[in-house]
Amino acid sequence: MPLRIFNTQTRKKEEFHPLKEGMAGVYVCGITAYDVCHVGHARSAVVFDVITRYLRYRGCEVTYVKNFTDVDDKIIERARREKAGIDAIAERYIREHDEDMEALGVARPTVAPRATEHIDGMIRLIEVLIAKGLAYAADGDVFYTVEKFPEYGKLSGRGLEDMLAGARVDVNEKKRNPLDFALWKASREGEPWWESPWGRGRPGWHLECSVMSQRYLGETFDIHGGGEDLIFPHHENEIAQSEGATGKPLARYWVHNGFVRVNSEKMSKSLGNFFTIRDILSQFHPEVLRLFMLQSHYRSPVDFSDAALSEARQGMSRFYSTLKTLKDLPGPETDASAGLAEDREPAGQIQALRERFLEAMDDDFNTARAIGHLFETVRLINASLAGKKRAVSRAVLSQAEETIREIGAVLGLFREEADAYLRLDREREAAKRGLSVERIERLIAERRAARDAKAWQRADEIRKDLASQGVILSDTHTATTWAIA
RNA sequence: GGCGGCAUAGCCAAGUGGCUAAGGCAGCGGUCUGCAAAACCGUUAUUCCCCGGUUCAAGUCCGGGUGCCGCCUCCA
Repeated sequence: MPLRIFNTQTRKKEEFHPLKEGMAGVYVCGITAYDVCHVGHARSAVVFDVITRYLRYRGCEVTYVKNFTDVDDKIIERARREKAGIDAIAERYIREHDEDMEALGVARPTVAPRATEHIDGMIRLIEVLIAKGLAYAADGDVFYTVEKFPEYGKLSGRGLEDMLAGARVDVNEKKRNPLDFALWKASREGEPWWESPWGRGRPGWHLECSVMSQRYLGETFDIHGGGEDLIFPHHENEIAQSEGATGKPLARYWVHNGFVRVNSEKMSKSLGNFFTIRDILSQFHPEVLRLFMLQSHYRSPVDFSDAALSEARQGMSRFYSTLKTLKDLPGPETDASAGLAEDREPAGQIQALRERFLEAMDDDFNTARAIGHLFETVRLINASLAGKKRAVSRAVLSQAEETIREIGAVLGLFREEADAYLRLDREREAAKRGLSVERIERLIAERRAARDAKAWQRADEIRKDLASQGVILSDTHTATTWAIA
């Protein structure tokens, strides 16, 4: 079964056949380094992290390029406001970005190039475009002449006339057509600049991706990705630049992730309705955030809220509880259930997990379905452990654990030891509610004494008291454990 | 105004025309338990937004309507 990917350009799912068998070149547009990253950036990062991990899981050797835009109006503005250099600003937010990604468990790209390291390449590309009549210099600026590229609009599915009709484009006297976009901008007083054939200036935003993708992945590569807001104009302009210069297709599959919303509105800097990755990771384990996102398909919007994250947290607890149970199981040598006839059906279903995972992921990276299969497997495992009727051999169970971990690695989940996860979760939640772990444990000790004395009334009083604060106790033969609801 | 997307149970959500419409959360009943929790079992969509059409067969395809969202300006 081949992998099928939804291609924005054709609006269809297409079979994925990389340019070179067993290899894949992936380019994803990264951030502009002018501020800390929010949950929207996290989603894009997690989506493409899972995509590259899955391609690798399927045996593909992936070169994953994700760029940093380190020169741009917003960085310049911030630098001016803080009376700092743009490189200091960019450096700071690139470092913070890297820390956030590390915390989210996002694997590092193969190459993370920066725009300012590729100014020479950009100037060369502009020269090619001018030579081909696709660009023109005007008073220190250089513009791409959109009318000369007949395929302009093919990615976003619009024609030049359509776009002019809506015309919310800034009026610029120097442009021949209002839709022409800047390849090079003359630098004004106090702005960073590089020498160029058109005078001192700085690159336009779209140019860097054309140059860097070609530099690291070649003229044509396999997958180009980013948030869906980049389809137009950013990716459309990249196509115009790259294909205009080389005459060859830029990317073979265009992949765009949906937005994170807050109250049904796009989470964005300009609306001010954003949560930074740091904010959220101080409240929830990174895998909770990942599960929340991966339970929806990557192209759908997801509505972000505290309640939604709490639900995802419940899900993670369910997974880790089962993983803990499996880990605590005695070894297969003490197994009396091996070879039982009843073993076959549930065992078969548990063993089919890997197959179902592949099937779901091969269908345009359907992580939501894949996670559904994980939950189903968890239920089967728990059922086999709970009842004697559905007993499954230990060998099958430990194999299931291995498969769950293996699949988790592709999704970036279950990276923790179960005990450690559950303990950390408990402590984090207790802290959120301002509960003292010391006091809880003191009450548990008191309750144990009461139980030993069969003073059930006092024991239940303590249980109720703690429960009212969200602390749930559970008694086993040997001890009492606690968790936060 | 132009272009595009979405609408599935109380909530989140998958669903590639064809057996009983995944899964999670919440709820209810039960098993287990001194009482609980977890776990398990059962239960919760005979209008899959509305109207029409194609088909032996439609949540799934086509047309129209309603509602929400996105892009067209920096944006993951």
